Amino acid sequence: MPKLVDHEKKKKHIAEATWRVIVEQGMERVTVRNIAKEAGISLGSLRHYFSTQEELLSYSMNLVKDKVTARIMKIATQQLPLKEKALKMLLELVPTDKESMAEAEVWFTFIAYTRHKEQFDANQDGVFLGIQQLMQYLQQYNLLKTDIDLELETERLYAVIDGLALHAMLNPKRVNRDLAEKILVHHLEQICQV
Amino acid sequence: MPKLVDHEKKKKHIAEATWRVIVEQGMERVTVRNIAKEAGISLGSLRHYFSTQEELLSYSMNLVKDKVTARIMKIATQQLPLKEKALKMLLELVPTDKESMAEAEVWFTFIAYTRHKEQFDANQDGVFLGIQQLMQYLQQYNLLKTDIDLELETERLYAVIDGLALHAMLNPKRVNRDLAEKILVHHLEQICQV
DNA sequence: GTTTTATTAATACAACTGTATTATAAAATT
DNA sequence: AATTTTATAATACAGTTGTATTAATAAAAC
Repeated sequence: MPKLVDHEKKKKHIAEATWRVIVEQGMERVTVRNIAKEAGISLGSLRHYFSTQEELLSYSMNLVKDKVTARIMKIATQQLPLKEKALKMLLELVPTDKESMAEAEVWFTFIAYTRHKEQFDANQDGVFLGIQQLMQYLQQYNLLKTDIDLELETERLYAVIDGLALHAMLNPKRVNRDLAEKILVHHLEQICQV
Repeated sequence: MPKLVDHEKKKKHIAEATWRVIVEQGMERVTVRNIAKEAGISLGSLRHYFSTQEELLSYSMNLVKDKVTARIMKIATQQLPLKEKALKMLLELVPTDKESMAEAEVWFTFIAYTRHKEQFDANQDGVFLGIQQLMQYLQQYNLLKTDIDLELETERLYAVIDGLALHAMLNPKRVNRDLAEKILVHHLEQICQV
């Protein structure tokens, strides 16, 4: 019987090579040949795991989403004061180290790329739904100020998060972890009860 | 002597065709042939105005920047109460009609594209500098609350603006002009004196 | 009307693209 | 050790890319 290779492992290896190409060279250098080279395999070998480019891109993007989701969920299941937990979860969405910055870069690049491809179900609203849920949760536990407009504050927080994420990615020197944390702590203080 | 064509006008016409290709088809369809077709001219004709693709892209991007800057400056020179003026200027940065949404799309696309090309001087910090100046201005005229951290609030406002801009672009139905205005009014109320 | 030059169109070229096909190498079962 | 199944590699192909070259066309000044 055949030489047996861990399929899922190899696919992840190729997806990671795809990320590296995106981060280091940009989306227009994302070619099957470039990715195969970055992954250290031949073109035919890559095609053995992904028969079309669309399939490869879709897989690579979903893997980023899964990684981020896993990190958030890990925090969500921790035993922590709710406000502290909320802060940690939100901070996880602002890229402040090499790994999460690469993820953010891949994420934004894909968003821009898939906007004009209806074959991808962009699924760009995961973060919004998460923040919406978080805000509802905070309100249910009476942690929010009573006079706030929940829908408005959800959108505002969502804007702060994605804006910070974008700026941390584009200008990591100016928008570092310290600043992001200070801003989020301050913002949460403004919408939460004392 | 020769046939005389308004060079700058024609270049703008081509740049606008470039924008349309970006907005409707995405960056990976931005080819000299596609753009020439969209502009209704021949490939050779396009090359007569832009001898390289890089030149064309650089020009098209700068034109977007100029358009947005002009709109903001027009508001800046209006005779208006300062807080009202600030709101109008900030709202101008959140795309809520077809034209400004196209501009935002072009802008974000270019940012993603030029990140990996050092031959473009990305010049992405224009908005940040503008908001920084606006905040300093508000403080000088004693319109800001006295106990705020100026640097922090500048970064937060900048994040809200770019986050809103991104969301308005990606989900114009949910993040429309009404919502953007409500959020900005509310945000300014929180950092301004009563 | 001729001349001069800007502008346009057409074609060519090498490099690169995604995908397809074919052949070789390797490993597990018999 | 022989066989069978899978993994990898090599090569091919049609289409597209940016750029270059060439010839044709347009318009304005004399």
